[in-house]
Amino acid sequence: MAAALAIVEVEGADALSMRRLASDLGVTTTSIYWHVGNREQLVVAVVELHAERQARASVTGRTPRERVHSSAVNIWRSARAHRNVTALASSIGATTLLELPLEVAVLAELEAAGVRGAAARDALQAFLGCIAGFLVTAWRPPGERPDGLRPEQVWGRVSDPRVPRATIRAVARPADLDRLAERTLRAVVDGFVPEAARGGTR
Amino acid sequence: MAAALAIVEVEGADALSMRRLASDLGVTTTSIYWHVGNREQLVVAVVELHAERQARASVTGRTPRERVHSSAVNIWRSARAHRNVTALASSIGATTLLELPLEVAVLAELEAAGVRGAAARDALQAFLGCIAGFLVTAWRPPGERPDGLRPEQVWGRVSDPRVPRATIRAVARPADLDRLAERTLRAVVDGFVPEAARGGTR
DNA sequence: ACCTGAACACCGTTCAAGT
DNA sequence: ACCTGAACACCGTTCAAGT
Repeated sequence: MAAALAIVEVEGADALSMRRLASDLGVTTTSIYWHVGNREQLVVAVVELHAERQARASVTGRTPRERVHSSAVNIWRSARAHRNVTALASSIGATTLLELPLEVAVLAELEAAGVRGAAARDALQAFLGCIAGFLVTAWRPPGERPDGLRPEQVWGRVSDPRVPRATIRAVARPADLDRLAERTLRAVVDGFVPEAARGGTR
Repeated sequence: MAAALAIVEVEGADALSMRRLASDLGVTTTSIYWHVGNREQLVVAVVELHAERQARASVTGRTPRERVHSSAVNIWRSARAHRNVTALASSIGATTLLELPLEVAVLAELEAAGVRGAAARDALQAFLGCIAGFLVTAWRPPGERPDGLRPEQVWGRVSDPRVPRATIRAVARPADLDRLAERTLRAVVDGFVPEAARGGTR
């Protein structure tokens, strides 16, 4: 698992193949199968190993809303810091597994903010959806985009009488994804967590 | 391109291989290369064909905010309705290309709401991030999740003194993603589009 | 201009056989 | 219990050769 995780962290999720891992371990491909079953189970085990290794992040903020936001931003930062592992997890639909302790922390802050049950589930899913989305857009560094798909090329062909050219030009330039992700999470938190009744400190 | 799009729509993004497409066309794999260059360029062309075929969706709502929300929901619904093509586009980072006309419609409504330039760019990116994220979670139907990754299994192992068990149980159950996506978009729109100064009708 | 056949360097997976 | 070798059925891509 450690060898597999190392491959992913250094060379990306696609670099993790059964043959590659076997050769790193000085062993035959078929030996891997005896130990882990198949590639999907290997990935699950790698993601679980990574989750164990993650330090718990601390939550800041005075109001319940601020603390919910802070705990959600922790997930974003952790996922972004280990984007290769996040990409691996998302390729088999295991993002939930990757950030489980941080997700529990969000649920704890939601509880403190008076959001529980299905409402807490919805809020958490909304946070996770936004985070996953920003990673999908942030994953692909500008340089490695395929030909003809760089934003300035795509948007350079667009013109619409309802949209000023200054806006089109702005869309073609890259946004500050970190700031934008945290601001978006702020908006979603505000939409799903009621304002503190008495602005209680904690 | 039509043959390739048909494969994707019926059998999913992974089913589109150069060899499979060639055999569908009764031709050799290498012929494809003469026409499209490589797989990435093939995918770009397929996505562009799909975008051309999409009907323009209409925007509803009385206030500028409502119209922005409506135009963003159009993107969500279109992406979700053609999830196989969306998965294909996102696999090469071409989601922008897929929904370009609908994105321009969002920019037009943002302009009408007084949001332009970099602020419009940020708002559009926030919408697209949320939509992409919900698709990443919605793509994988419950049945095709790998063993040990079904929500009730993952969350069944979780227990935390700060989180009531009713909340854990709720998280293990699937959410109504359609409703949740539209509600999340509502929250993001509210965060990025100022309330109408005089509640003007349009 | 358009298509083919053969080849290269990869994949995940299975299965009988070894120790 | 653990590992190997050979094989099957796939990939994307290149390149010389055909018409």
